[in-house]
Amino acid sequence: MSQRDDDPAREAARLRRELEEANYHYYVEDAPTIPDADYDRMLRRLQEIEAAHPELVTPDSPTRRVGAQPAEGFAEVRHAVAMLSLDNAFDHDEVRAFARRVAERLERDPEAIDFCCEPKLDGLAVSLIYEQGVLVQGATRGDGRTGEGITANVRTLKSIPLRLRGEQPPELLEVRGEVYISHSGFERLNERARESGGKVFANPRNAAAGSVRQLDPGIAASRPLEFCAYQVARIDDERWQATHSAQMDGLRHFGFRTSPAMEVVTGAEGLIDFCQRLGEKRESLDYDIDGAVMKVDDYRSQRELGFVSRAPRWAMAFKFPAQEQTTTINDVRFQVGRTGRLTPVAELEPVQVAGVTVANASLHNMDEIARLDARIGDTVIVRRAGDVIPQIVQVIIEQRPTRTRAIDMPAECPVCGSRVERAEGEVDAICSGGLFCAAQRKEALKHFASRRALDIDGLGDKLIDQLVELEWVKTPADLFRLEVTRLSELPRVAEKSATNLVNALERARQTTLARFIFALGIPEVGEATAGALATHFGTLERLMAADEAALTAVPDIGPVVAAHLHAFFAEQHNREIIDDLRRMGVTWEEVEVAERPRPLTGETWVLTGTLEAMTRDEAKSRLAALGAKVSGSVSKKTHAVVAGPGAGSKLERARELALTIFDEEGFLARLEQLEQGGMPGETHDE
DNA sequence: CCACCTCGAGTTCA
DNA sequence: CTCGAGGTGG
Repeated sequence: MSQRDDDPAREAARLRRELEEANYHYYVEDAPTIPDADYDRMLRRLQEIEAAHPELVTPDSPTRRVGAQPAEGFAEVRHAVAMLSLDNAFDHDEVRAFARRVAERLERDPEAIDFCCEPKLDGLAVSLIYEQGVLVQGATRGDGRTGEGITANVRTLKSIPLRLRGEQPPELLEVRGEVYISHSGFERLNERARESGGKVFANPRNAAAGSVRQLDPGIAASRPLEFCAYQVARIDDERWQATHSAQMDGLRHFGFRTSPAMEVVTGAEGLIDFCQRLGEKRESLDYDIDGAVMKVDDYRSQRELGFVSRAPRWAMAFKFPAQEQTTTINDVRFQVGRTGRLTPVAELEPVQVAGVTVANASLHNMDEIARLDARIGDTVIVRRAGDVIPQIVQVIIEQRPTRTRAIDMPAECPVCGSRVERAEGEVDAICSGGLFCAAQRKEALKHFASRRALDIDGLGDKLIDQLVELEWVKTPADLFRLEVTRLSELPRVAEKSATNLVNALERARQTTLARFIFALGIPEVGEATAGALATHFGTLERLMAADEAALTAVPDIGPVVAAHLHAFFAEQHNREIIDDLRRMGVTWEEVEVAERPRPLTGETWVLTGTLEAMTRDEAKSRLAALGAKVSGSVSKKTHAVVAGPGAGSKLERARELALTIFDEEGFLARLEQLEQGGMPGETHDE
C-alpha cells in the first residue's frame, strides 16, 4: 500500500503506476493482485491530489476511467489505414478455396502455409492510437474510412491500457480490436436495468454498441465493456514486421488482452479443424462469437497478397450459421390450446436461424405483445439459442414501415365462434366454448392419447384432426369404437395402419389408475399430481367421491387443485365419459403391484443430459420403483443428480450445491445394486 | 407472510 | 427449457 508523499507530483505518478498495474492484472490477466478496497482507497487519493493540483492531471490518469464530462457530439475521425471488412466463408469448401487461392498466389503448397486463427467476437470494432505510449484516440469503424471519435468512452474500459506497459514504447501504435460484453456482464447489466426500470438490452452486441455511442462517458464507464485486440494497424518499429502471431505476442507485452483461443495452424486442414473445434466450444464460451478469423501468419506473405477492393486477400472470416436473424411479421393468428387459451402466433417471413428455417414464433399473450410493442408488418429479431424454440427478442422500431396493423385479441374464438373471455387481472384469454370447441376437443384427445397418458401409438395429430372434423370421435371413449373397415375409408389411411391403430387401442385399454387420471386432462392435474391421487385413493370411485376437504388432505394438493378436481367430477358430462370409457373396456389393476423394497423412499433425484443405455422415461420409472421421486429441477432438497453427456445448467447447479452426481455408468451400477435389494456396504452372504 | 421448491403447460421444426 | 403459479414450511 502506498504511503503519503511530500511531493504531490511524485505521489500522483506512483499512484497512477500502481493503479494501472492493478487494473492490468485484474482485467487483462484475470488475476487480481490487490484487494478492491485498497484499489478504491488509492483511486480516491489520486482524485484528491488531482483536485488540489489540476496541473498534475494527465490524459493517461486512471481517474479518467470513471468518465470525464459529456462531449458535445462525436468528432469525425479519418482512419489513416482503412478498417476493412473481411470476406466470408460459410462452409468448409469455401475455407479450402481460401487456402488454395492464397497458396497459388504465393506459389506454395496450401498444406504448408501457417495461419493465425482466433474466434470472431460479436461486438464492435474499434481503433486505438497510442503516441509515445499514451492512448490519445479511440474511434469506431464507421464506414471503414471515417469513424467517430470515442476517446473518452474507450478510456473507461479497464482492459484498455491508458499507457503501454514495458520499456521503450513505439512512437506510434495503432491497435484494432473488438469491444464486447460477456454473457455474465450482460446478465448483470440487464439485472440492474430491470431493478431500476432502465432499458433492458436485447443482446450483448446491442448493449456494447449502444454503450460506446453514449455521449456521456459516465454511462460507458458503468457498462461491463471489454476489449480484445486482434490487429496492429500501424507501428514504427522494424522488429514488428515478422509474423502476425508475433505481433499479437507484442500486444500482450504492451498490456492488451488478446484472444486466449488464438492458435497458429498449418494448411487448409488445420483451418478446418480449428473452425470445427471452435464450433463445438461455441456454446460454452462466456461471450458471443459469430465465427472464426483466419489470417496468413507471415507478414511478408500478407504484403505480397495485398488487397482486393474491400478486403485483404490474406484473411477470411468463417461464419457460423447465425443464431439471430431479422425478419418481418407477416401476420398473427390465434391458436386455441387444450385449456382453451388463445395464443397469438406470429407468422414470419421464413428465415434461416441456426441452420433451420423459422416461419412461426409464439408471442405467448397480449402482455408480451405490449412489452415488445409488436405490430403486423414490423421487423423483428428472432433468436434460436441454446434451446430450440425460436423467440421474438425485439422489434426494431426504427425500421417500422408506415403501414402496420395492431395485433388485437379476437372477440370470438377463431375455431368455434364462442365468446373469448379474459378475466380481470388475468394474462390469458380463454375461449368459452369448452369441449364444444373443436380445437379444445382435438387437444383433449391428443392429450388422452399421448405417451404419458394412455400411450396410443399411431394416433397422430393429422388423424385426430380428421376424426374430429368428420365427427367420428367426440369423446375419448369414441376412440375405442373405431373399426378397421371404417378407418380404411379415410384418405391416407391404409388397412395396415388402421389395423395398427386398432391394436394400439386394444393395448391401451389396459392401463394404470395414475395414467387414467392424467389422461382425463383435468386442469392443474399433471403426471405428478395424478400419481399422488392414485396412490392416495387407490380406486377411481373413492377419488370421485372425495369432497374438497378429502382432496386437500392429499400431499401437494391445495385448495386450487382440489376445486378443479371437484368441479370436474361433479360435471355430469365428465361422469358419463368416464362410465363410457369403462364400458369400452378401459381397466387398470385396482391394487398396486407387490411391494418391493424401496430403499430410495423420500429421496429426490434429477436426471439431466442424455442417457445412452436407456430412455429417460425408463430411468425415471426404475427410480420411482425404488421409491425415489424424480424431479425436473435441482435444489437443496435434491439427493442425487444423474448427468449424461450434454448436461447443462442443472449439472452446474448440482456442482454448486455439492450434491452427489452420477455419470451414466455409475448410475447403472447403483441402480442394479439397489434393485438387487442391496444397500451400499451391505453383504449378501447366506 | 415470505421464500423456496415443484408442477403444469406451452413451445418449433424435421 | 422456461415461465408462472400452486403448495408448503419456516
